Formats: sequence, C-alpha cells, structure tokens
Amino acid sequence: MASPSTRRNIVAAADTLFYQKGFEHTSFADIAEAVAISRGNFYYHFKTKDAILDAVIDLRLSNTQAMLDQWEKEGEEPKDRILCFINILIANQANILLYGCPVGTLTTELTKLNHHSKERANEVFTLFRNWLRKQFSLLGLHKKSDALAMHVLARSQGVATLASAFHDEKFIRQEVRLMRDWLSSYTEGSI
Amino acid sequence: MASPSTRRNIVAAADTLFYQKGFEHTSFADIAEAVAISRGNFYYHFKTKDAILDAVIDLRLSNTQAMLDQWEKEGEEPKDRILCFINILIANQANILLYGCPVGTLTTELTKLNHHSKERANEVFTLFRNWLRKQFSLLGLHKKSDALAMHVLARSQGVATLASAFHDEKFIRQEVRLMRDWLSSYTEGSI
DNA sequence: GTCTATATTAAGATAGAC
DNA sequence: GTCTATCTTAATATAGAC
Repeated sequence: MASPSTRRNIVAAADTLFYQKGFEHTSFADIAEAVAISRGNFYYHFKTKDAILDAVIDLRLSNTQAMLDQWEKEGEEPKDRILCFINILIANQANILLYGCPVGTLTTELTKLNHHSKERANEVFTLFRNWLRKQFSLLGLHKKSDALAMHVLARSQGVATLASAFHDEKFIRQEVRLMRDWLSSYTEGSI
Repeated sequence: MASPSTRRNIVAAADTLFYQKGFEHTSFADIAEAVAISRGNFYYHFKTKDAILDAVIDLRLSNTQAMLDQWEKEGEEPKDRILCFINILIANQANILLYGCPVGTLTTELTKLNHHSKERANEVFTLFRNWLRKQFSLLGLHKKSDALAMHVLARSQGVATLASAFHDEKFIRQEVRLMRDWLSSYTEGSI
C-alpha cells in the first residue's frame, strides 16, 4: 500500500464505470484503461472483481454519509433537509437521464446476479432511509416517519427510472414540483 | 419453422430467465437447459442472442397489449381500469419482491449495455403510458393526462424497486393504498 | 509497484452427422 | 429439427521479469 493513490484511482474509475455500464458489463480491461495502468498492476491492488465491488460500495457509503451530514448542517429545518434530498434529482439530472439512479440500478443488478454483496449495496438505501426517517420524526411525524421516508425514496426511484427510460428532463422537473408540494402538505404551519 | 413449439418454448424460457437473471447474465446454456434442448439445436432457431432478445420483447409487447385490452373490457369506468394497473403490484407481488418490475429492470439494463434494442424494450412502457393517458383523458383530465400517466408509472416503478431492495411486502400494500387514495382524489364525484 | 507475457475458463457461434 | 463436436473470442486471473 505504498501507493494509495493508484488504489483510489481504481476505485474511483470502477465507481463511475459500474454506474455507467453496470457491474457485470464492466471488465477489468475497462477499468485498467480508465486508470491507464496495466491489467497486471491492477491485480496487485485487487485480487477479484468482487473485491473492487466491495471497495466501490465502501466509497459510496462514506460519500453518502458525508453528503447527509452536510445536508444536516445546511438545512436549518427538517423540511429544508428533506428538500435537499429531493433536489438531487435536479442536481444530478444529467447523469440520471443517462444512467438512472446509481443506488437503485446497482442493487437491482446485484439482485438479478444473486450477488452476495447485494445486501451491502442496499445499505446505501438504508442510510438515506434512516436519515429521512429522522427528519420526518423531527417534524413530529413519529408514527409515520418510516413510511414517509420509504415513500420519498420510492418516488425518487420511480422518477429516475422513467426519466432515464424516456430521457425526459421536463418530467424530472414536473415530478420534483409534485414532491415539493407533497412535502409542503406535511409541513404547513410547522416552520 | 416446422416446429413452432420449440421456438415458443425458447422464447418463453428466455423471457423468464431475462427477468430473473438479467439479459447479460443469462447464457445460451441457461436457456437451452431450461428448454431441455442442445445448444446446437438452439442455434437452429436463433442465430444470435440479440435475436432472442427481440423475440422476447415482441412477446412482452403482445402480452402487454392483450392485458390492456382485457382491462379495457373488465373496467366499466376509467377509474376501475387505472385501478387494474395499480393492482398488478399486488397481483405480481411475489415476483416483484424477488426481481423487481420486468419492464423497468430490462430497459435499465439495456440502457447501461448501450444496447440497440433499448428503444424497443421501452415501447412496453409506452404501451402502458398511452393506455393510462387515454383513461385519464376519459376522466376529463385532457391537459394533464400524460403527466398523470407518467406519474402513475413512476410511482409503480419506485414501489417495485424499493420493495425488491428491502424485500418488503407490507410496503407494497401501503403504497398501493396511497396510490388508490391519490386516484380517488382525481375521480371523486365523477362516477 | 508496475510491467509483459500467459494460463484458464466460459460464453457466443459454427460445422456437419443423423 | 436435433444432436455432438469444435472454433473463437473475451474476460478473469496468475507468473515472473524489472
């Protein structure tokens, strides 16, 4: 591990390629080419494809947690924080139109592959779910907080899937507006 | 084509396997084994994997159209017909929990593979979309009919994705209830 | 730590007998 | 129309020199 930068470069390239091409369709050669190293060197850092996948999932987990912590600071009120989540559909619009949601598409693929890392990949969903649940609880919606968190997650997943299928940017904006209206119906008068 | 049944068996087996294991992860050997024929015989019926994919998409298109025609007959009112669509989340619950939505997961996979049949696979979505739009138009919601059709499609996609990720049957029932309530808010007094 | 071979395996695809 | 046998390619993975 004298050169952590090569390893980090591999994981970053794999992260992007798994998102754009899918896990199975991405070959070692693809990743090696993206990082501009030989396949031989590649195997010095990762023995198996599953090991890279685990490293990519670790990266996504820590990036997601960092983002949630950031939103926690940025948003004064729980409603503002939930809006941060809804707004990623707009912020990541360009990629979503091309490749869908990175979380949903990976867990879906790993499910079909019957891959043992599916549960770990799912933990990214769980981070969002628990964080959203916390915000809804802070709004006083304790009993419904988990159902509301799942509802928001599902809505954004559906938007990402259809926006990608039809390559429809206007649809994203339209649905984000509906989600904001929906959220307001739960927060009116509470701010 | 002296034995159409073998061909039909191949397409039916491929349809199921593409759904359960994904298109790329399904090998000719998998399909041949499911149909109990040799790989050599297999190639008599289909020259390439893409040809099987196209046949599977044809099958899904015609099955979907038949289902929509059936719903058109079954449902007296447009609202009842839209409820037929929402109810497939319940009817196909067992498979959705394991493999997600067959339409969404295939188009998502083909998008990542940059496969030329992606647009054709997407036509299944378009069948649902146009059919739902028609029902909303019949409800007098002409101007919003396409947005409402896309909204319903997105909601069901999101439910399928998360239900499969968390293997949560209760979540499906919960969201179907919300979708029914949502639909009622558009049809109150119109029946 | 990085490279150039090379081994191994699996899957798509074909040829030719019956 | 179905079979067995074989070809080809691509991808995972390893060995060993520098």
